[in-house]
Amino acid sequence: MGKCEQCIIRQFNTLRALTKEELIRISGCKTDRIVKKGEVLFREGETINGVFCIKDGICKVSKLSENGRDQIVKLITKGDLLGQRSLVSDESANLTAVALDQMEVCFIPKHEIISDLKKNPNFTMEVLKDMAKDLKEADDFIVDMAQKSVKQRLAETLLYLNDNFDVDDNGYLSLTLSREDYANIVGTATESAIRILSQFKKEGFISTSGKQIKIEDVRGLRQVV
Amino acid sequence: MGKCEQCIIRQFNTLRALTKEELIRISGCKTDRIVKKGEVLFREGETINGVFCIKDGICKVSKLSENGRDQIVKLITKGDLLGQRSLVSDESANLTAVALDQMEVCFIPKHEIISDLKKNPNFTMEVLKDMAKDLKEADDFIVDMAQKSVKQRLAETLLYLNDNFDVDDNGYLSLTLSREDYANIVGTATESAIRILSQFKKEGFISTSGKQIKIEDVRGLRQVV
DNA sequence: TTTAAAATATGATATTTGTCATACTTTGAG
DNA sequence: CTCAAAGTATGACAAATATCATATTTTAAA
Repeated sequence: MGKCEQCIIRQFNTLRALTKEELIRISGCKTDRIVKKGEVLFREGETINGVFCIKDGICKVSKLSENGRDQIVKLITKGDLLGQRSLVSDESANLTAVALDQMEVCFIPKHEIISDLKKNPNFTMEVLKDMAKDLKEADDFIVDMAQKSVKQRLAETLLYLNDNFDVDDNGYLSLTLSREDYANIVGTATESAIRILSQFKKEGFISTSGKQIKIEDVRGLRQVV
Repeated sequence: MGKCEQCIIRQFNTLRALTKEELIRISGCKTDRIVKKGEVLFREGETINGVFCIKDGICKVSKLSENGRDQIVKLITKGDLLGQRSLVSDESANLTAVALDQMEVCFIPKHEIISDLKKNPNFTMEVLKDMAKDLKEADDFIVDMAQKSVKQRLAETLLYLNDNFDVDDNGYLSLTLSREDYANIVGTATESAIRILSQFKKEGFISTSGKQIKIEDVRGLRQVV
């Protein structure tokens, strides 16, 4: 099992603020795990009691709405820390995390890291900054949801994926989401998402090959109303 | 001007974690101010450089969407601390705060309180918890926006106001929002909000007197689909 | 108090989005 | 390789919501 103090992934998240001694201690109690595509990391209502450091892969974080549909709230990827809220609050998780491809994650128990949160102000500051960033993004997301059309939201989602995730050798988004996932990010019916993607294809904004999507016209997508 | 160490309002927010010495120091540099209805506390894009402690009154916190419409993201009221994000991030405000009635607020400059954030772990923990709570609420709001109908969102808004704000002697919500404000909370056109409120009135869920609204049938509103 | 401006209300209509039905494609288990 | 299941695609229609027009009421300034 790898050692935290030698792991470069921590440079991408708040764990970068931990001292070498703290990292060594954490290294001794963390667990390393492969999560297969479709597997659940944690489910709404469960007690997490720790944070996941994502070494590789991508997962969707969603919440079940009262009408039975899932709403994807964010995508978490390599380098991110998942479950920071559980360090601070004692409530159970209010979101569900499911792997979108094969993941490699480390799990650090809460009781090991909570002392650092209280003793290492650099670490606390990093966590605070991270949450403040999340909060800003959430507010922006609310505004988008409330004020933009489904078509606009879907166009922005495609641009977001294009900017934040790799594309393969042929230019296709390396992250292949199902049409249902797209619908659940945008907050619409699956058929509506499919319909709009078809329309984008006709207009030359994207091309597809099975589930795979390639962004062909960034400017076109930006101008969608 | 009042003294922070004697002010009870701080019991309602994260300032409760400050020591007496810290409070006395802050007392010396804070400013006290009356904000009239409709006045702007701060605007999107401005640098705040401090936090507002709301001693009395209510304000709406909103963000301008690209289509030119305002989306109200939250309501801030007596006891709340406004602008905590500015303590942590150096970016300018991404939200606008406007008073909904006459307010009394204290402003504490960032440079005075930032040292406490670094030295007093109890205070930091409180801020962390507060942000974690905000984050959960924001996620829930996203799901509501994405998955619920306008009618449902408006019904929930009314119930929220009924639960969290006072009612006057006649049972009317003490916070009187314009129909446009309702529309901007729910994320819809003003006419749609008006139409749905009329419908609620016909169905006996609410009654109105000018801008004032009285909740008549909580159960009915809860069952709106 | 008067009166113009703003806010509220409502109808008519257009547009967006959801739902249901059905067909076609892709995928993976056996 | 085959075939059933899952996912994708599309049409037809229904429901929700937005937009524009206009009337009515309320508010606040003169």
